[in-house]
Amino acid sequence: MPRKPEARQKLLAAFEHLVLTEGERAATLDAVAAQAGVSKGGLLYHFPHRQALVDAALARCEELAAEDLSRLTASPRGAAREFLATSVYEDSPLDRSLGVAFRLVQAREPGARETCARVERHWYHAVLEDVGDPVVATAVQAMGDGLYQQASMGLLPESSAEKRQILERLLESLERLAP
Amino acid sequence: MPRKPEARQKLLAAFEHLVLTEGERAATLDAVAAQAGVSKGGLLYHFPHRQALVDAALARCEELAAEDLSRLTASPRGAAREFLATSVYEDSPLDRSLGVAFRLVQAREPGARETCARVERHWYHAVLEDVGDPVVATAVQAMGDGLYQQASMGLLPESSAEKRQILERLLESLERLAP
DNA sequence: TTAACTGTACCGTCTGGACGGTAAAGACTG
DNA sequence: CAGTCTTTACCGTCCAGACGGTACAGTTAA
Repeated sequence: MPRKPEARQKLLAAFEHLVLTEGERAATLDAVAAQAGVSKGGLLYHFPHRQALVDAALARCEELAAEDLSRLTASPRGAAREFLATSVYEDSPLDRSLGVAFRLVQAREPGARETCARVERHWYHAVLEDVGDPVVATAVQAMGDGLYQQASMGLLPESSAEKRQILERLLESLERLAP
Repeated sequence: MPRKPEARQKLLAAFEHLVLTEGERAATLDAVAAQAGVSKGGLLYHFPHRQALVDAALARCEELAAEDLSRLTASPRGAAREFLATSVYEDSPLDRSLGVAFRLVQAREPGARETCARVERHWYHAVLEDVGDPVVATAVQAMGDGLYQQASMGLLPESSAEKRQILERLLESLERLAP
């Protein structure tokens, strides 16, 4: 029996890690291979070219987002509140994957924009179905995106106490908008 | 009298244009020089290395943001409403410069994060002074950032009618939050 | 045996940057 | 005011290194 291709997942994780912490430019083939503890030849065995890494990262993002969507719609406190509450960057697999996707959009990687657009649309519809009001849904989506924007720029405070305060303020806003 | 360095401004504009439309990776020295209609040597006369281009773009961003801040605080309808209303990407010099700064943050350019953090802080304080409530101020800032996030990912609709609708929804939310 | 690698040696292209040259506008000097 | 010097504002070329990608021979574990 062949060994399990565990290197493939390590490579993808290494790619995500490098994109998130060092920027897309730093995620070169050599860097990804080194980060994963895999030879360059091994990398190119699993991902015959760089685009394959990008595609895999985007596919994983859509996969995780789809899982998250069913979690949102099933939440007892409603999709809107659940969406906001989990929009604060917490380094979950989805957070990481989404952060990677956002950066790939900025790097003008083919397909990245479409992936993010689909994910956004699904979330918007889930929130809208929850609150019923397009005004509130638009506000919730903008706030969620704003949190990601701040997180992806490293503008959010480090301490979870301060992050919690920001989150509570946004949830309080939602409470006033959709009591 | 020395000739006016009009090439310098053309080069900075070319750099911004390339970062915004093609991504930071595409804004190479050759590309910037070609876009500005200047030789590579000419570029390196004004900006001795690539970092100088980045620094100049960030300095311009802080400059424009400072101008905008006084505009916000002087607005008759209040800083919060004025902030939201001008957060929809309209390709103003500030919008462009800020978009460039955001992308430079994602590209992990030194100093970019600090520039954006300063600008955000100033805006937050201006909005807070207007509305008086940290809950509302945090919500307004998140919504503004969300708009920029969406714009920088090309997720906002093309037509100004649809953009206006989004903006009106956010302004309506603000009306409900701070009547 | 075979899939899953490692390791090395390349290749063509692109990139940031170094460098030497040049044209013209002032400034200085006689 | 003519001749020379200096500074400014560029141009064009060259280069070392990095990058994506290829090729292929060897190694390891199920």
